[in-house]
Amino acid sequence: MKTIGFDSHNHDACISDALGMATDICAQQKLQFTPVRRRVLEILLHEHRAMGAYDILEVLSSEGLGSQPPVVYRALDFLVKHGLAHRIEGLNAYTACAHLDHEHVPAFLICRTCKAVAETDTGIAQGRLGQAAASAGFTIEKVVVEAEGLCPNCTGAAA
Amino acid sequence: MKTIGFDSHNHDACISDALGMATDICAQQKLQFTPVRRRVLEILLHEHRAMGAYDILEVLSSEGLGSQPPVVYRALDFLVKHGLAHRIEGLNAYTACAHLDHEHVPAFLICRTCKAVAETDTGIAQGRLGQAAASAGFTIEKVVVEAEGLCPNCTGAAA
DNA sequence: AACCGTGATGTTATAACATATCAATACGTG
DNA sequence: CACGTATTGATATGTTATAACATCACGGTT
Repeated sequence: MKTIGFDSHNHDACISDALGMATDICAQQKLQFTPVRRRVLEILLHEHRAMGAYDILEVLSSEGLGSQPPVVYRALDFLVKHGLAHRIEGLNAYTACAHLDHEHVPAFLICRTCKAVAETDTGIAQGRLGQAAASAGFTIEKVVVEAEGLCPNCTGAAA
Repeated sequence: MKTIGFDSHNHDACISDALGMATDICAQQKLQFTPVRRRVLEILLHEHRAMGAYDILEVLSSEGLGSQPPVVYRALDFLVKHGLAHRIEGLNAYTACAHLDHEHVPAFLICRTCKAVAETDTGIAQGRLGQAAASAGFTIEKVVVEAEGLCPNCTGAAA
């Protein structure tokens, strides 16, 4: 499992790879990867950061792709529903999925200073939470794991 | 570790125990457990459920304890800051702490039907997330673990 | 081609959640 | 009682999200 996010990398390739993979996924599942949806994912991919819906809307709006909240929320719903993006509950914000190539239970490391988001994986449902749920008779459908703190870049910079 | 929440129990005693413990904690730390703060905790304790700030405010307001959002948000900030209550990120809601007697990293089982919340514990920072953080050079300050699903009562009722 | 169903978009309004600011009041301590 | 600090009161505003309804675009059917 690779934890993507804080390392530097060829970001243009990273974006176009992800966009290509998303295109394939939509084609396979007969989903419509419309201009707005594609553009929203692109905007999210452009930074490994969490963005608020209204931040995204601002960009869309400046490009004539839609100017009202429902436009961006519908696109985000689509992306999240189909696993192309994730919602960061702790920030009420959204980020592109960094692991499009396989099923996963995402876990996030979120820098409180620069809002950079790294996505990793967790076997949480098999761990103590899973045990607790089982013994309580609770059926887990979805798990949110988010860690807030300082990313390597901001740790040095002494926030 | 006991997972409190879905079992039936002597709830009056449960409330007064928690309230008493909260009183002690505030006394020890020289915190002012004012009427609004106490009442908000009481309201949260009354149900092992997540409540929105405005739900709580409605109750307060009907009792003449304050009618504007800052009243309830200040009380909630106080309770959360001192560990007497927790914020449920996935619901933008709040719940009383069920483990006042010891330090813990809370994890929640949240029923999507009835909003009941069970609080348990997790060693998440020592698990895969901790490893991922360490290898990424990330400093974890706070962890959110929330599982959504169906509680035992609602599983049978077939939502 | 005309029709119809379905999914996506456009648009307006509003719901729900949260905070900034500043004035007024209470509280413990010297 | 005077002082500083913590809390409360009050008004306004900021931020995030959805309801509701109209319209458009496309594919299949007659």
